[in-house]
Amino acid sequence: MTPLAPDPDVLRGLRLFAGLDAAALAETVRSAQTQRVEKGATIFSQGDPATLCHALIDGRVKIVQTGADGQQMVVRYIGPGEMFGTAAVFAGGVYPADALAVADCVAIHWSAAAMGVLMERHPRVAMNALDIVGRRLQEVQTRLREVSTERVERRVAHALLRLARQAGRRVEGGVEIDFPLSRQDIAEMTGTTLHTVSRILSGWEAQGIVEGGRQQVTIRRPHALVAIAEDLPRPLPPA
Amino acid sequence: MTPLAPDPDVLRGLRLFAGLDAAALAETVRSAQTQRVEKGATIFSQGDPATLCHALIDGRVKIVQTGADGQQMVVRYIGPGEMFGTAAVFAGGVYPADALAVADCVAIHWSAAAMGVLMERHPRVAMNALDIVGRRLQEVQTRLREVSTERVERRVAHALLRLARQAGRRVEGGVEIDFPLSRQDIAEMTGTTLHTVSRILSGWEAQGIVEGGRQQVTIRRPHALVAIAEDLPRPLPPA
DNA sequence: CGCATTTTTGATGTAGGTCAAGTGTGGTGG
DNA sequence: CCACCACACTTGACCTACATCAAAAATGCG
Repeated sequence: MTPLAPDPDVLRGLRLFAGLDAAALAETVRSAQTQRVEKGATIFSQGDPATLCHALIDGRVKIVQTGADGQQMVVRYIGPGEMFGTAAVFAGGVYPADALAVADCVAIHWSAAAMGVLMERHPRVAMNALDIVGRRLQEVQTRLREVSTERVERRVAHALLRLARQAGRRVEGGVEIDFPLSRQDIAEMTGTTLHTVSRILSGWEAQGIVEGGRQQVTIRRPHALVAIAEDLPRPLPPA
Repeated sequence: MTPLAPDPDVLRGLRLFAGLDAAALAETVRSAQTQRVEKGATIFSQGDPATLCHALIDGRVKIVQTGADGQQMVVRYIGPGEMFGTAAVFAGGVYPADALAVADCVAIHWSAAAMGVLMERHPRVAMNALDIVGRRLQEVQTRLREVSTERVERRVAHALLRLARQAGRRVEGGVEIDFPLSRQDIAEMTGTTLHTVSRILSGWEAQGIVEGGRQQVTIRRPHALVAIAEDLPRPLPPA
């Protein structure tokens, strides 16, 4: 976690600062700090006082919530350009989950106080934050409905499609999730076990829908996955 | 849905306007509209363009999300003093769920434009909204983990405790949920079926933990319910 | 090359969903 | 005021999707 001088240009891409003029952007740069985080490191831990708002510049961060009896759930993966830990700063003051770097990362952060000042001086920042958190709320509500009402296979399909959308890299003959993703991770995203995920992926692999590797998934036929996610009628696998 | 002149005092209790001075509060009052909504009426529907931010003054509103194939989930119940529909206005512009009055209600609302102006003029409003939405995000994430990792009985216990906290009325010998709540509703809050909820409540009733009625639940021994929710060791029911 | 970690796969168990009848109960209209 | 009806609730019997238990096999790293 080496602190560095922040790069002004980089803020331009953050939705949090959309609509700000150059002067205001310069102001945000001044109060920011950049850091490198190596793969495997923890950026913040569940229960810690939420003193920093983070944005990811490069890499990938896994947000994981742990229950009283140790069961874990992957809340979401953060990609470049996304904020994390910000809601906690302005709602409760305690991080409700761990943030782990699953690849080498470059991140930027603001102190709670500095971000508060920015928001008071530039309401657009607060409104952008509201937009971001609001969308995340809707996404989590949708996942909640899925976990409550859908079968495991559909949930895994939804999870992979979501990951492909936010972290998919086109490769020949498919879309590859561009960070290390184990069966256990997928299980923790969908409320099931790694065993069930493994069986499902094996089944899909036999149908040529996905291709799996160690901590690695490539979607070969996204359309077929959509059909599963939407529970559309689809051809039976060859007998 | 009769529009009325809003009552200035009533805004003082809303967390959204916490920390505003009298002049700013007067401004919020001017842009607000009050409405009566009778039990059973719909305040907004899933998919509608989100044009209004709502706050509930009196009554109870159920927020329900419907999936593609018709399965419903109760997202939350709104009580007096709470906002609803606000996140949708500033994140996506479409209501992601239905809002139904489950009792006769008095609600107040602002147009998206008016609320936008308020937030730009008074960053505190935007920051308060961020606080509210952030907390709701954390709550939904916690429910997501519960549904993903806990058994039905614990989830039902959690749901009842949550309801008791936000809508519980002390009565002799217990706490009563003060609005009509069917087994089906509880099932849709916890991702199970009304049958299973009925069996669980019957079991608890036999142990004197709760008392059920038609669309009605009273918690007789909240502590016992906490023990179930936390999965603490507890005495077996008499054989 | 050897070891730790991840993944696969089979066998078995069970929580809770589904199906199927009932049994209250409050509201309504005659 | 009563009879009826729709709707909420209960309860039993059965079934299955998925968890759990238990090994092995693959993979990549030091």
